[in-house]
Amino acid sequence: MVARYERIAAELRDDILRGIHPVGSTLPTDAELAARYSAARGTVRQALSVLVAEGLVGSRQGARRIVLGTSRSQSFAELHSFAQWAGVNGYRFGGEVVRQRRRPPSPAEAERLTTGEVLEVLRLRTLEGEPVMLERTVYAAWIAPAVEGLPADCASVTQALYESTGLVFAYGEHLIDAVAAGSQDARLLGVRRGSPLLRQRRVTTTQEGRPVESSDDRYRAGSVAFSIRNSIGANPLVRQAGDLRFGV
Amino acid sequence: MVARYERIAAELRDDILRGIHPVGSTLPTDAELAARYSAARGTVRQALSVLVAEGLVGSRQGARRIVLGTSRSQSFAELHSFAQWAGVNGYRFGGEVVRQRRRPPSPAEAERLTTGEVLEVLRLRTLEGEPVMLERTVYAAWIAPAVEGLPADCASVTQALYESTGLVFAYGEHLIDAVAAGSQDARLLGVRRGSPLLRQRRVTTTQEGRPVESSDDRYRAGSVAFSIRNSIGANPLVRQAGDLRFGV
DNA sequence: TAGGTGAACTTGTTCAGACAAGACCAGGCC
DNA sequence: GGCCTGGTCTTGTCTGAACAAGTTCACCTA
Repeated sequence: MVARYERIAAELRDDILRGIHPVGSTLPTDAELAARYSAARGTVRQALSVLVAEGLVGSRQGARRIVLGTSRSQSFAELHSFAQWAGVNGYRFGGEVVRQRRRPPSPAEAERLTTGEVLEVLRLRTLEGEPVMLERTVYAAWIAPAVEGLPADCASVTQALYESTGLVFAYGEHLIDAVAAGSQDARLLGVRRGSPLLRQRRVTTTQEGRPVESSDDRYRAGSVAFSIRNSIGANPLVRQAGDLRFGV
Repeated sequence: MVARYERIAAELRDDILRGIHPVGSTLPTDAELAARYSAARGTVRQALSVLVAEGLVGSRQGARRIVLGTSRSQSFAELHSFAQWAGVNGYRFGGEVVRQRRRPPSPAEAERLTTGEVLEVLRLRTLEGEPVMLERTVYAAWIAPAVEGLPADCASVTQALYESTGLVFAYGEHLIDAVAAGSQDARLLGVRRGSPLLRQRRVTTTQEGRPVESSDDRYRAGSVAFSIRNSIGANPLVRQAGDLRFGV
């Protein structure tokens, strides 16, 4: 059973996407929407807060709500799962395990991923037949057996783990920066050594806060970009300084 | 007057940051918090939703809320303003206008930034004395005079514009990817041509949805990274495919 | 005409209560 | 011991109401 406010949000989103509420126009007031959907004002406001968080609608006290745009930010699942993102956007995609081995965790990993031997996997991801991303993932010991049971060309690891173990990747922290391609990067992605790559490092946990994996993903430049849409007040992004000692 | 739920959120955030609620522990229930703060359960829930959005607290129906971490995502203002971000994090920073000129808008800009001659500004930003970012900004015609009135070494353009015109940058869309340094990039940032840069393209609008500026910022690799912290359900980030025609 | 005033409107915040849905735990059963 | 079950606890959803705070616009005045 989907919540009432989610259905209302979905209807309003459809209306915006189909141009019934064009960009720049004002939305109906809380009171009008409450009457139209026979819902309490609080429920309508909850629905609208979803659209505000998605960046579709702008809102300030006293003034009517305004339609800001028609491209919406998408779900965390898509941020986390390459396959899910690619599938939703209609791309043909693939994946292949290049190397996989167990090893004892480094001190930093022991801290992040708890105890036991970790599983290190190197995967090459393709989009429309072209290699676009190199994924170096370290899985926590407790999930390693399930990962080892997957086929080498498993397209969606997230999906496969959900089906085999019911595991849901719930929370994540992501660091995004640019690096030069190393020789392994260059060989597998088919670019020159030193060419720019977009790097996303992430740590993912379950709903209970238990760490699942830590990963270093490198995208070929020009193949993929990250997009963030946000408004004052609602904003999960921060710039972080790296190592400031240049010219080493 | 700060809202009640914001004060409650601030108190809880402090408690988490100071270790009164350690990472991994459960928070008090809605009912307990409502009693402690003499507030309605709805108000307490609104406060908690702030912490959930910041990624500090995890929440699922039926189970007690869990403390996920202690580093919180920061504000949109900091995402938008280099100076604000740097100041908050205690860095010495500077900025200098390298070139500035008016010119007619390109067709694409005319669409995004409305009518009139636009103002193109090239700024070099420094952190701890080192050049770290090159900012190519195009301002809409209506704000251009205020920008031209700023000193060439103005450290915080956002702050200066707020003080002189009351303008608040409210909404933004950001695209993040990696590119190779061009010759101008390389010369001004002090890196070799072709070295990796982290690029952030953005379009900013006012609270009414009026476009203010469009910008292409390039960060020296290793100097700055973007960090995103998110949870399933609340997530403003999306990966976007760029041009997939490789090997031209 | 330019500018200020105020009423009407709209969104933001808070309250108290009710029910639904999922998680958790203890106790019973095989 | 291992597994199932049901009661209890906690969070999620929804309602209806009231007031606060900011915006907008028509109207009035200098």
